[in-house]
Amino acid sequence: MKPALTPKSPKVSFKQQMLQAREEAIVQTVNRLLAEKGFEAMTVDEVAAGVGIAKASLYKHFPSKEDLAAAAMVRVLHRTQAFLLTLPPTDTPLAKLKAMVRWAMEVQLAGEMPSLPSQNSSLRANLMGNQAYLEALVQVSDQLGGWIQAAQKAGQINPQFPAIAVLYTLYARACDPVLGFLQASGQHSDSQIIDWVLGTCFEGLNAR
Amino acid sequence: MKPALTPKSPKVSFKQQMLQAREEAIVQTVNRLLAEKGFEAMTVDEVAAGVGIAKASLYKHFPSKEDLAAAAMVRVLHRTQAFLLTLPPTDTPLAKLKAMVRWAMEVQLAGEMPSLPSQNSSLRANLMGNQAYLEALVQVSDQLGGWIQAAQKAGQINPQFPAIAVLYTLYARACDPVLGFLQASGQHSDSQIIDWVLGTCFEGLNAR
DNA sequence: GTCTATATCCAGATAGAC
DNA sequence: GTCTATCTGGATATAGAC
Repeated sequence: MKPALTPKSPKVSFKQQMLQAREEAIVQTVNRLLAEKGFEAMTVDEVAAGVGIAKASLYKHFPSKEDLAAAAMVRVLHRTQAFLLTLPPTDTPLAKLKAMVRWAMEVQLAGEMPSLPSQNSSLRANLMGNQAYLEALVQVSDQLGGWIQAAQKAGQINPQFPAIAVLYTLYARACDPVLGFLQASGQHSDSQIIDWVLGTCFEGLNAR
Repeated sequence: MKPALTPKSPKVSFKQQMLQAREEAIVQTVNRLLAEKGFEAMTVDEVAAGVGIAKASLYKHFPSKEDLAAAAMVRVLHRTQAFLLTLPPTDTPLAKLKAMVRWAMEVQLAGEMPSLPSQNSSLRANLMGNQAYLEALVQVSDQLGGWIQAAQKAGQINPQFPAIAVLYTLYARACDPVLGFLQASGQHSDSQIIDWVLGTCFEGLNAR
């Protein structure tokens, strides 16, 4: 009981750093498990084991399994935003969109892309009430939506498609199961697979 | 105890018909639930309630939840085979492939297309050991694979893509979540949605 | 905040009468 | 084969000591 002898601010800051690092470790594990097996198949026990802490400790950081998953979804959206900021402003809108999809595919093949929550899951209901998630999603969507419209005006992307359809398509290709199936066949390199799926996405299956 | 007075064969046949009809009703319910919520979120209680029988009765017909789902997957593959047989032999390979994808998208928007089992699910392991499923899958894949190669030779489908990548892409588009998202936005007709997604699949996002 | 141990619930599967 | 009632395992979540 001698708080005066131990300066508070640095110690608190250190504790906070530890806390943040611990939470980052948790969210990273959740992210990997979501990518591997999806929300329903992931168990909180696995998360605890992966992080190396007790399950009860997890619940001190996140109040529910859904919140764990939401944190991972927010993280990947923030990673996406960070990546978008690295794109040279001199790139065309189409080039930026392609770069984003390519990056997302690399993330997926690295086993770090949580799959899209299906429309009727308990996770989705929770996400729709999560402010941090919605905010990040809107920010990324606005950024991409602007590029899509610009690309359509510039005659780079087919203007007959509504922008929202293009946006959904890009999101869906970022989680495309085709990548995993081709990777599982074990006969092709990751970069080869990405080139093909990126090709089918922007060029289509038809011959030129 | 007077079997001689009640001719057996017609009665057995009638019972068998009832049995088959009951099982068809079960599989149909399973199919709808798989389309709505996926394998993990679907419960056997829901299936029983949907069919209107007791859960224990379900297990007299199918030994496990995985087998229920497998029966639904086999059913959709058989429906696919039946549809492929209706395609005019005079159609080009590309036309047949497009017709198949369009049909699958219609099935999905009607809420009757079970989603692809994710790669690490318990369902997938079970399916890989299910002869009826594998046989139907191989038959459909062979049929489509032949058309894909023919279309590539005819210069209709881009020959730089391996046929297996094209096949996976067609399967994935048949279950594409983009359809559901666009339908959920409620602003477009089903046929409009199908035209767009079919367009992105074969023509790509790029402007011509 | 971290742990062990436990509560609680729910879903898959089964027992046993009819 | 169909039912009611039950078993069982496993998963989310919590209690309570430290």
